[in-house]
Amino acid sequence: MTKLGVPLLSVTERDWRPRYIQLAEALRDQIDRGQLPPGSPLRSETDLADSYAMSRTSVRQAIKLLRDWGLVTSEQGRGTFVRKTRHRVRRENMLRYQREKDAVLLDEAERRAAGGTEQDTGLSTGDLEFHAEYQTVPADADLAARFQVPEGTQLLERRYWTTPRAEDAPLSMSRSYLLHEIAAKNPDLLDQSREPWPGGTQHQLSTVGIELDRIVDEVTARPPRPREAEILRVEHGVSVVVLWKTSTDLDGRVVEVAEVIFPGDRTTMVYDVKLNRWDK
Amino acid sequence: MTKLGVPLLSVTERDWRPRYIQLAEALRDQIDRGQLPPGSPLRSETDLADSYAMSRTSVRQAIKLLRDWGLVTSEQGRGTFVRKTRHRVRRENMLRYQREKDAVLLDEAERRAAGGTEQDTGLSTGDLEFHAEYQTVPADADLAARFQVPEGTQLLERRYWTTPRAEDAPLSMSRSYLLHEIAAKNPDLLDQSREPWPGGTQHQLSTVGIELDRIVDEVTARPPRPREAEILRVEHGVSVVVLWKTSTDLDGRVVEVAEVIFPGDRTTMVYDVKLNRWDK
DNA sequence: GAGTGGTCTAGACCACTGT
DNA sequence: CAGTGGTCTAGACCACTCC
Repeated sequence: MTKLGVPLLSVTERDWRPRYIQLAEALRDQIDRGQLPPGSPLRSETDLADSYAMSRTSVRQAIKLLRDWGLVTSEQGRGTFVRKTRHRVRRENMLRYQREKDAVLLDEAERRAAGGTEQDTGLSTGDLEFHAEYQTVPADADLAARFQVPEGTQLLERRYWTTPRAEDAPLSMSRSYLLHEIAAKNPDLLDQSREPWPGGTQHQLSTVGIELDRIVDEVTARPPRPREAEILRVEHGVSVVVLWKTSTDLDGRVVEVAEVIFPGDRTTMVYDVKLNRWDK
Repeated sequence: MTKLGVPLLSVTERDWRPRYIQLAEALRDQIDRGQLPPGSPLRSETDLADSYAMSRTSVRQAIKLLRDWGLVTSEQGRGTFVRKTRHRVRRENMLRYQREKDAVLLDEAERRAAGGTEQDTGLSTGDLEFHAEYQTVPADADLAARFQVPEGTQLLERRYWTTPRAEDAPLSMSRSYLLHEIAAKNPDLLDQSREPWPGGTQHQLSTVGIELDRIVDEVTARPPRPREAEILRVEHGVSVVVLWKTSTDLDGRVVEVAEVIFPGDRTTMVYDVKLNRWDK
């Protein structure tokens, strides 16, 4: 027991590992075991430093590790707390894309009602503050390859993001690209003030005579960039899910490419793969 | 210019942000701009500390940030280097699952040849050291819900992982669960020494008369756990992609649940969504 | 005002890499 | 061997939260 009456975790000098790692793992055990339930505070840094006869710097290194592992968050002036597991949003992309396609045939009021408020980016305009920003950009090497067009081809870039007003809102931010040549056929498509567009991109494309045939999703993960951390309000030690979505029309032409960023701790992407029967 | 003949980045005291963040962003700019190409070393910590009149601790804080952003890696005794972007492995799950199903009808030699060496987990046994470990466990709350069985139901847990012998090998680690009651119908399925099983799980299940109807993939991301970082050899500041795969047979019964972990910087999951025509 | 985490310093010793 | 990053200390001042 320490002078504080708290049993010491086994953070010994005989262990060959750095002491800050020993402390981090000891605390992680307590969290895993439920001795430190979600929402509960860790003992303060100075307190831990005293108890374990370590410098505060080393204690902070241990806590930094716990943050990187996504187990705790620190709040200045308050303390460090065990993270509550966030409510996850399930994004069923295969259903969603077909539903959006079907909705194009409905009239505007119906589109607005039945998921019409959904951007192709996965945002709903309920209690979210919606932002859209258009500009024309030349295709870089990556985008040119995805569109199968020469580098430098004019693209309409549309950036979308939302800021949550309510808690636990589903969030994402995205960049969507259209071939400028195609979008220009309908001047409304170049006008960002018409966003949010009921029915999303599939309806927008339908106004210039385009019907989608396939959408290819490519899913990856990486740590958030600073701007993404800010907009998505993800904390330190959380990953983002990156979705590259490539839409192809009936002629096999790539008509939209979008990159959508989701907070990894709040998003699950679902794909339902139906298999062919053997006896067929 | 400093005494080292290197132009100082703008890390000033007038800026309201912490100096270690200013330094990190200045270095990030150099990397983004290509002034520090992939593979090139950063100046040493002591060198940077001298140039910018900061303590080495603060410089290390800046470099820690760059590592968290996935931009650099540090190697003890050598230096800190700009990360090379790793070769990505594209995992086309929809194709893969159907191909595995079709392969079940082939004979063993053919299965072995045509992707038969693939575990359902996505491993190929080429230049990888393959590990499999079986044990019987009771279903926890999460698994029970996924299988739609009571908590505590006996499951066969199979853990798979590989250690790369060659460089840049595709990697993953996984836990796969079968209902023990079902697996026990064929004693070979309880015997871990029979791994790697040519044809993977779909063939294993076929030996007890099971044909799969659907596979649902759930994809998420998070920072790696220490064990995962070790096995997958992911560096600090990389995310892992987590795939939960639920397989259902023709009767709608859940017959396999697997969790597969991939290194986020080397894996892209691809789903090709075919849409129905409007005129149908 | 007391207590918290955030930033920062000026040292120290170590393990590891290259020569 | 000199130079690198990894660990660690014992302080300091600050911004912030809560009472």
